[in-house]
Amino acid sequence: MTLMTRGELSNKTGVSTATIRYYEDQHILPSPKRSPNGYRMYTEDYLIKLKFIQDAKSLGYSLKEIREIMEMLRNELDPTKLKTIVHNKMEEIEDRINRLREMRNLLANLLETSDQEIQDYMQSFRVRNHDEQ
Amino acid sequence: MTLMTRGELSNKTGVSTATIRYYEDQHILPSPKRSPNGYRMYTEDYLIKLKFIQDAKSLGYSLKEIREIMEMLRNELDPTKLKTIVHNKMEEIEDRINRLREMRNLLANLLETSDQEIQDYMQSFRVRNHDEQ
DNA sequence: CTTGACCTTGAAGTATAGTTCAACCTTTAT
DNA sequence: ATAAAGGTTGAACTATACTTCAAGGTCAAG
Repeated sequence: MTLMTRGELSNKTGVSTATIRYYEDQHILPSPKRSPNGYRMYTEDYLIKLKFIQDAKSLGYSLKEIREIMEMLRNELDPTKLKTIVHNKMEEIEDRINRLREMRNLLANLLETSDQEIQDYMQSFRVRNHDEQ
Repeated sequence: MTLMTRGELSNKTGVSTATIRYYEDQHILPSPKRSPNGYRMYTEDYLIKLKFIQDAKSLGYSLKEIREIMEMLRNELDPTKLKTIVHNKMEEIEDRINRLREMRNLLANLLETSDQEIQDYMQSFRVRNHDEQ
């Protein structure tokens, strides 16, 4: 089992050492074992955990939500319960995908639209205050 | 043209009146015209604008990014330039969709997996600190 | 055996995205 | 005409997610 210091984990994930400590303080990451000198020694699955956190964050999940997901994966020992949780999470993700698809289609339509129609669409985003009352 | 007060706009969008003012202060929403008594009077396209902000936020965009997108839609009068901007935005969205799909597939695999394999997968999220050193 | 690059901690500071407050004005209903 | 509901402002307050600081311990190279 290869072990890493905080700096090594930081280099491999692009997450700052300070943020890694912060995640530990906030119980988003579990506390790793310490070497005799007191240094945190991270196992390789911290790479997976951190990638998961990064992904979920960029997709709009808060640290609180992420902590809850990870806690469930960590604590839920009943595979049936886990499957329900995972199923719900999937539906949530499907939902997000669909909303993104809507946004993409809205933009796609914009690209296929005549310049005049684009002007019209943009009109709804433009301010028209010739003289402020 | 139907006009609304801030409270009416708030009721129709679910965005608090305070937040609507905050968005105006931050130049995310343009300042609406005022009625003679000084009340903000919103046109119906503020509903579109606020829905757009809500969607983009829930998909992980910051207010800064949202302000930039809306500014482009507001200011970019050249349809060719707009098309380039919109095209780039679309690629960004495709990317997000793909990452969400990955997450969904990861979860889908989990559901099709034997209970023993689930236990194994979960193992990488579980802490194993029998005795802390 | 010291220099530099790392590690440790508690605590303070920052940016973002609002929410809440106080003090006051306007409109609608009784 | 007065009360309730909703509008206005500047300013202070809050939560989230980090980042930075100070003061010190550890380790590997020259």
